[in-house]
Amino acid sequence: MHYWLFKSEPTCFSIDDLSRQPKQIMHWDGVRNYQVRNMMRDEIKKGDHLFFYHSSCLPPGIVGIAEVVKEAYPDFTSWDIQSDHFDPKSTPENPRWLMVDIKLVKKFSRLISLEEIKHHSKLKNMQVTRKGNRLSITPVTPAEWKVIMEMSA
DNA sequence: GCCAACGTTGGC
DNA sequence: GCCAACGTTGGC
Repeated sequence: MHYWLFKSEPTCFSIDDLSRQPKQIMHWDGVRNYQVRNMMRDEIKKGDHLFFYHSSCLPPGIVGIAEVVKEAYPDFTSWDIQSDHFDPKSTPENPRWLMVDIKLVKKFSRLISLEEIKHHSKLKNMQVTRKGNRLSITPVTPAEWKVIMEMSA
């Protein structure tokens, strides 16, 4: 099992939005970056766990955990002309973009802020702390997972 | 709103 | 295949 960190802007889709979905499951659509798409295609498996991270808000940070319940399949918003994520080069016959389904596991009782993560000696190297890291999904090591789980308790 | 980082595009 | 221009992300 692998661990990940998924970023979302809470004004767009927050952990509370996830908790209100039927069965608390949502498809993770809108990825339009090849590195992230390939990660979903090749590495993100059913049963993997992820930190749900709120970005572009104050304060940014980890707000809970979710689980992958469906592996990569075509992102149907890519050929929906109404969608903000419409891509004319992607079609149902030849889909260019992928998504996975995630299910809420738990919302943390408090937010673990980026500030806190940056200052923790064991989390300093987490990809999310690095300047210019703009990937919406990044891998998390088991050691990092454990530390954050302890902080959230 | 600013700006750094960096991916993508397109002319050559 | 290079690289400048441009767009997007996301912290601050």
